[in-house]
Amino acid sequence: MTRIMQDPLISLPGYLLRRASAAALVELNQRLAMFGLHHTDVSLLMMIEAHPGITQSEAGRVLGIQRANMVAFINRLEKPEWIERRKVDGRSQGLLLTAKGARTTERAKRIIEDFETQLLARVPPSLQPHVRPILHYLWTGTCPDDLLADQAIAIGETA
Amino acid sequence: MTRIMQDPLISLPGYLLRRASAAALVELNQRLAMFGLHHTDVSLLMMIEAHPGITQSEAGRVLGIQRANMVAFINRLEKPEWIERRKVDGRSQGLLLTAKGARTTERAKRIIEDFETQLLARVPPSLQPHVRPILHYLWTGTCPDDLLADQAIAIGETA
DNA sequence: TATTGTTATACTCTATAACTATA
DNA sequence: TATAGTTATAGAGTATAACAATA
Repeated sequence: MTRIMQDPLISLPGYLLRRASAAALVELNQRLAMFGLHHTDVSLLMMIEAHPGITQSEAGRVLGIQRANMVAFINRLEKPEWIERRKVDGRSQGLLLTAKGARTTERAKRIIEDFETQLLARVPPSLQPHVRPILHYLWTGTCPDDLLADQAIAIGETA
Repeated sequence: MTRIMQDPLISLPGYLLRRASAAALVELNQRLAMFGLHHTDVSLLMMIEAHPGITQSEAGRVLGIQRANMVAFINRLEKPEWIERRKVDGRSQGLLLTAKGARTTERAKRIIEDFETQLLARVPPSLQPHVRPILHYLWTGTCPDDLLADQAIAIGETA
């Protein structure tokens, strides 16, 4: 006989944010595991794909990962030959996807896309346009124009 | 001269969820640090306060923490004498707040309350009623009645 | 047989300090 | 003087497997 306990934290936005994030990460990592990838690997691969030649420090700044902690990530992606380093100047080195890395990235992006679609589908349709804006506001206190619900609707209407 | 890179992941709800959660946790933990507390400690203290006599396993199930990992948390809260264990039967032990623990919990709850208020205030007022429902939907795919925006508005109107 | 508490273990993520080589 | 990459280290959080005692 298992007692069912009410969660006294259920009304706290920060708690909901943490539980939702943790649950999403577990599920995403399960899907990525078959490719030997973690969600952080994919974020780095996608960053390099979008900005070929980006340096470790630059990528770390955008992704919120400290310089010192980038080393392990980079090494993890270099070992299976998904990325390569190319000297930019004496101290910086640009990051590039290899052909193999580009293929892995495309596969990973399909997983991500499926996952994100299903994640958004957990929310009732009437609330879906507000998901991205609300999450960005919670993150930074602001929301870029192209994430605003009005914009999303406008884009949908003109398409 | 620092190049400003665009974040190619910015439109992914799962990524926004993770960044928002991480940012919120950093800030909350900074505020709690002066009491020697982590956010996880507070969630456990609040759980025990709401359910005196709850067992480790029960608390872990509600909070999403595995049995094995509860041991370290419980020990961390028992050392400063914030909680005590009381045998329930041969194998289970109920958790209770000490008087000192109850005072710490009240202080922590005020920190949490301030934090949650300011977190919600990052979102424009028109979107605020949707924050809790959306986060709960993202977490579980459902939303309890008392978190629904209509309810929140109704409660606000009748108050 | 299933559950509780526990130990051991390992991996990810994060944070800080310090070093070197270079700009 | 500031920045890029690196090493070392530590602490949280999380995951699995196994064990003894008890239900």
